Amino acid sequence: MTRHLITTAIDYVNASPHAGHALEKIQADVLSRYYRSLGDEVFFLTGTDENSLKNVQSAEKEGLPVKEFVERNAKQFMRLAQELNLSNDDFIRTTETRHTLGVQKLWQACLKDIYKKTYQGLYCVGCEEFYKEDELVNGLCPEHKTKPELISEEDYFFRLSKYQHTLSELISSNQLEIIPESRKNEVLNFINSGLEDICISRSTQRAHHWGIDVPNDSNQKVWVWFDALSNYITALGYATESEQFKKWWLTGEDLLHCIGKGISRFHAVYWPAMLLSAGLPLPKRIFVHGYLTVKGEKMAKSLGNIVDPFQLLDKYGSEVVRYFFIREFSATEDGNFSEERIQERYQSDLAEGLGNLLSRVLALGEKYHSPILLEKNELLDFRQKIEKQYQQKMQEFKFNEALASVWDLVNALNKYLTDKKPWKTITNNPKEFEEQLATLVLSLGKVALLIAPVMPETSEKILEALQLKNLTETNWHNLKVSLKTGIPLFPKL
RNA sequence: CGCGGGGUGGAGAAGCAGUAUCUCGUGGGGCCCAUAACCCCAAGACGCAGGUGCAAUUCCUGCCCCCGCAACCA
Repeated sequence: MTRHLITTAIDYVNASPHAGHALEKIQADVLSRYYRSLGDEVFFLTGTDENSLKNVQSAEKEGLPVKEFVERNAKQFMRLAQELNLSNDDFIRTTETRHTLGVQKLWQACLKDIYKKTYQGLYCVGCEEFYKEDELVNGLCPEHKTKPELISEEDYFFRLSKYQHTLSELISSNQLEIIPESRKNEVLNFINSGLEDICISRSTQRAHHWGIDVPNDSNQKVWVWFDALSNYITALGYATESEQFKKWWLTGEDLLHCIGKGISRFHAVYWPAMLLSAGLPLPKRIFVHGYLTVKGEKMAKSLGNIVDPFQLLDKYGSEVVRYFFIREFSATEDGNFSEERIQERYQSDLAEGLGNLLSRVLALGEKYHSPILLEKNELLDFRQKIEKQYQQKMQEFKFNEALASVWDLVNALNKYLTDKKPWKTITNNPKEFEEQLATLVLSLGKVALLIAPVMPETSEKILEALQLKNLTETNWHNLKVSLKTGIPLFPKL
């Protein structure tokens, strides 16, 4: 694969971003940067979901016009992308014209599978939601403790049931790959237990006039599935069949969605079905990550345990936050967040591990008053072994283990220093000293390259300090570098 | 019989059939280039009960506990 479209889920803008949003964005960015580092082409897309009724409700609660409310919150998500130092190529907002037009076009492309039907359900006016009978508590809305009304409404439905067999085939055969395996099984279970058609519109009134009109029916608004999921193609220019859309979607080699475990069903079932109906290519891979928890519990407003990513970024900076989120958690499992762990990781891995190692190397280099010839690398075999592990782990979406491998190298270099004692060879045996330092510089340069997808700025700083910046790795050999001490990479807290 | 994830030293995590690993913390030693950093050694753990195997933390069964999700609420 040489051309990757990488997407994140688009976020609801009914509240400010939390740390969980940041986790997904960082993972997707790491993937994007990783593939670019291999020389592949990448289009990295992220954005916001602004048409949902939740936004209308939240806006009303704050007494703001919906448009203004959505605008304000969307800016927070854009700011988050910036502060996380994401390398996204675009940012789609579902209130943009390119999206609206694309959604309507997709709807029309699926017309043969869309029909009108009367839906009858128990509707709570307070929640503005339908409830199923067994969701009620003593026949009352669990939220408002009121009796829901039985109402009926004529809505549009999508013939999801028709695609049950095809979807099951595509997923079991990995033509549509779902990572990890456990999520794939979950989705297959769901599909094989029988798919029902889904409702894809709601009355304009119930939608509070917010959202995208169903083509040729202004009494109905497009409901979440067609609206939100389609962002992946509308952003690329589906509405106008742009060159970009052709390049990345129609003839894309890798279409990879990064999403949270809560929405795997929609991405692995509804979305491919819509695309099948419209005769468009399907995504190739869906990568499902876990959630951040706090003390073992889900992050939730009601529990008051929301972690604010902006605070973390202010305090620790994007490099450290990125490193922590990638190193600390297994990407596909839930991860228990705590700020103490950030500090522990910072202290041991970054300050006393990598940062101190660079200091040691630079200080020794500076003591040796002439440039060091990068000729010998005594740790070449080990370094290659590490790189192999790293590549494998990255391909398997085990980012934390990939970093662990890199730190095996960091630790080995610290040990190498302790064992070889270059501060002695510098006087006894200058030639040996130079070889030892060359080993260290070349290996540390490798470390810098390997961490680049996760910590792009740190990587640059290290390469610069080692005077290897802007050189391809193959040109490192037989280079002469003059090292100088600088400011610590990660000062102690 | 709804579905899924999980229970590993004091804390947080890896591992998932064959001397149980890492980070922090604790105790001891070494080094002295370095961000009082680095290196080495030590104490300390596989929820419970059965089963299969030469061998189980790892596979199977049952139980207990924790956490999510249960279909128009992404």
